Amino acid sequence: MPTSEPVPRSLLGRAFTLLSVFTADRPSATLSELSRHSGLPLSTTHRLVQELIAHRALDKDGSGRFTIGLRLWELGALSPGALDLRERALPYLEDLFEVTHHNVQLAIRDDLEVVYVERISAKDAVNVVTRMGSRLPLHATGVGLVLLAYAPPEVQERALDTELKQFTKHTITTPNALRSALATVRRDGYAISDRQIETITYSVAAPVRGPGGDVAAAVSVVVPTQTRTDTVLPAVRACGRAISRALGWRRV
Amino acid sequence: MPTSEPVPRSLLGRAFTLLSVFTADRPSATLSELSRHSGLPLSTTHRLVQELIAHRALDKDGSGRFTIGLRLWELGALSPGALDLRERALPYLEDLFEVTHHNVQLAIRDDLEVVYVERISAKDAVNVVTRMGSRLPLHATGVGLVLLAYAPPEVQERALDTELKQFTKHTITTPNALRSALATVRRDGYAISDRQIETITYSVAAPVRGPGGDVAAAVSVVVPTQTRTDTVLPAVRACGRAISRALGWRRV
DNA sequence: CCCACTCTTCCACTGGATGGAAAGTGTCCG
DNA sequence: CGGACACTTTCCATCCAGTGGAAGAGTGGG
Repeated sequence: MPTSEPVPRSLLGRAFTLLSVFTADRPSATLSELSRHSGLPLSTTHRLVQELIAHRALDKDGSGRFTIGLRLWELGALSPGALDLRERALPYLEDLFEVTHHNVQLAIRDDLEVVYVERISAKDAVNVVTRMGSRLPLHATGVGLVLLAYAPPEVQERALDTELKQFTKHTITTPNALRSALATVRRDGYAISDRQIETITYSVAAPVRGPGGDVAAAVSVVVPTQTRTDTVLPAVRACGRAISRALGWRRV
Repeated sequence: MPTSEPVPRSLLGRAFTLLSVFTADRPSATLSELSRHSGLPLSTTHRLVQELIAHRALDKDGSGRFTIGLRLWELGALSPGALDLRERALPYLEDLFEVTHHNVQLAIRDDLEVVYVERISAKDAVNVVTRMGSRLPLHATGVGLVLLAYAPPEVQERALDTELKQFTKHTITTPNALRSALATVRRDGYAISDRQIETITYSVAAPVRGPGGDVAAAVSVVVPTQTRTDTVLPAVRACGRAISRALGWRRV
């Protein structure tokens, strides 16, 4: 979401730059805000916004602010990478939530990031930092470690060559620590992320495999640090296997 | 999704026409199929597709077919009209599912259609005709009747002036029948849709109110015709009220 | 090999998109 | 009330991003 980068010359590039102004922290924006944050001239912004509204990609609320429209959500719901997986996994995620009573998350890998495709949390849940659609770096979360440990070697190399962002003093920040953590995941078949994003939670994660045995996603439970991770680990791993079977995976 | 309509002249119009080729029944498509179904010339289609891929709005799978990409899903996840509501409602929907063990759905109104924003179903659920993001006409579903009964008068008038599509021999197809059904909903405070879409199911629906008391959504349970609707009705209504409270509604 | 189908590339041309400037609207303050 | 300011909308001569027919490349089957 650049104001320091050159504005794209292509119309679609501009439209997507404009849509990128909307984030979880800025779910709505005025025309001037859209212009400022996108770097597009005001009248260009105005014209683009009007057309995006015509296509229901943007909506205008009562106070003159714009929000992402239903049409994008409908189209997004057709994305097999996210929602197909989510729908098949949901019953098992709910089972996991029922037996653990902790926050449950399902995530996939998109390049060097985790994308959360589902989260089930209680009404009075322990600190929640993710939502549907949100992203975090692979190295800093349980699901991310699982997805990275089983990712193609060139993906792993790229991740190890990337600066590892620090969230807490527990976050993995060196390539050697990450390499070691990934080896541990592959040896154990699961990951425990220890206060890497928040100092009050652990994340226990297990792989979800597609029909061909590839790790297509990861499921995790987030627990407060007072909770022993081994009380939820079997359920998380069982959930990962159940979803894998629902996706067509068979143990060889 | 027109091949009989003129192709838009504007680029954004063309892009959205192209994206509209993807449906629940056609989650992936080849370049030629996209060209054929959108009415856009092959080379235009090719160029648009390449750029949409660059923006992650489309993905290409291993067999050369295109699918809707993650980026649209991420953007759509920011749509307050759908997912904000969904996230607040999810715990209550899960409760409803636990106590009824039947399919639970949450829907909003978009003009003269129902848009389903959540569905929770068991692994061995009775016939499922809706999915997240899918649409049905207001007159033919429990949630649609609720949403229409409490919609602004001009919306109701427009619905009554529209041809009422028939799905089964039980579907409401005349304005008088619809007017009467809406009056019943407003009198009772809930709706029962009797085999209107599928001849083997009833849908029991109740309103979900926003902070100002407006009916912002509707929640329903779909049950097989052997099930007595009055066994689930109190739970559906309680769920509607619980979600309403979570949205800030207070009974006056 | 030929055929049918799908996908990719090319480029002279053009019309959809541009954005600075002006006009319009709304709010706040002296 | 008028002025200042911020935000939104409109206008239009200009221009360059987008166009699509045609040719070429690739694939699979007979």
